[in-house]
Amino acid sequence: MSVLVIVGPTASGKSALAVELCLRMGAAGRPAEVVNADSMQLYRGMDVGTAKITEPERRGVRHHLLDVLDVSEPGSVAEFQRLARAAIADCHARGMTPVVVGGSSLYVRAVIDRLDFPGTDADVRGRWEAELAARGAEALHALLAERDPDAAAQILPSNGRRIVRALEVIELTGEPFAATLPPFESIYPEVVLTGLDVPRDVLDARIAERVDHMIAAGFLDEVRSLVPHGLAGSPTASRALGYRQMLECLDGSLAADEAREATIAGTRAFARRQDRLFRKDPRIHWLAYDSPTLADDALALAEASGEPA
RNA sequence: GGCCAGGUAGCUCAGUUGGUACGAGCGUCCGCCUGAAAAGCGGAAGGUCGUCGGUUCGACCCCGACCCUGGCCA
Repeated sequence: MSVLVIVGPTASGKSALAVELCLRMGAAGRPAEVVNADSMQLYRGMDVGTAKITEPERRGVRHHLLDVLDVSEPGSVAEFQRLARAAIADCHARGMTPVVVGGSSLYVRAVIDRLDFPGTDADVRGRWEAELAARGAEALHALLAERDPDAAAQILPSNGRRIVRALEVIELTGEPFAATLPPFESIYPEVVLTGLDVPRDVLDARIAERVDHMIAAGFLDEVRSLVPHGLAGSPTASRALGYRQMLECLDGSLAADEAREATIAGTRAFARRQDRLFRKDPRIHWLAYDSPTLADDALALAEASGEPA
């Protein structure tokens, strides 16, 4: 029961490669399906701004976990983990090989690695957030240092968000907060990770191009149409790259060209961050995004450590 | 051609009555990340202060010439 994973920065061509790989796997007698591991493509209606693969582009390959959340719903890794593992189990049960595609290291790791997320509680969280607003990050960090010295040592005193979550977990579980990520060890016996390697200057150009295409394709209209569904007030969807800027454009705080610039800049920074994260995972096999034998190589990797026939 | 404003970090700009550039935001590079990861928090590297000459113990800051940019007037 193998799990294939395709990672890489935004605009590297992951979606297209995944479909191509599934098609070739099918031709080789090992049918495969795509499991989305992109936090924003989970949302219904967020299409042009997330560069969500279109129906024709899917070429008949089934895609899981696309359009499963309403824009007003908060998303979370823990919830995604449940959905993704269920999707993988479903694939396996039907004899399909899942091809997980994602640009976020944490989301991918939540699927394949041993990561257990402690629970959450809106009241407890809310209370700590109020504390943060009232007392500041430094003060809460000092408190954290008393309750969990190890966690405090791992979390910067300026990082209010992490401090709040640590305090929440400690209060909820009565146990220390695991402030460091576990090693790269998969829970699935056969996992093959393939990364798309794109030079940064090329990536920068592709990102600018992609953002311009999104805008030309009606990005602003898409955002406008999602506002009645609660996009602006949502904690997660409204923060999506581009959506945040288009929202600001709609309320007049950003001019159209400023929104465009900010989206491009933000996407570039994001791409760099994700790329750096993926580079740390020693399991990833990197393939040049423009290799003429890209799909063949990806297929070869999949078969090399694939399940026995 | 004349007048005015300006030429300081890759970009946009602060700054000093003349005493080693105190810079900032953005970008770049790097680090952290366990229920907002398209989010959040950090660190580092970058500057012969337009050019040439003068005044001065000492000039990025004063003087002169020149070059460049923007604006106004001819």
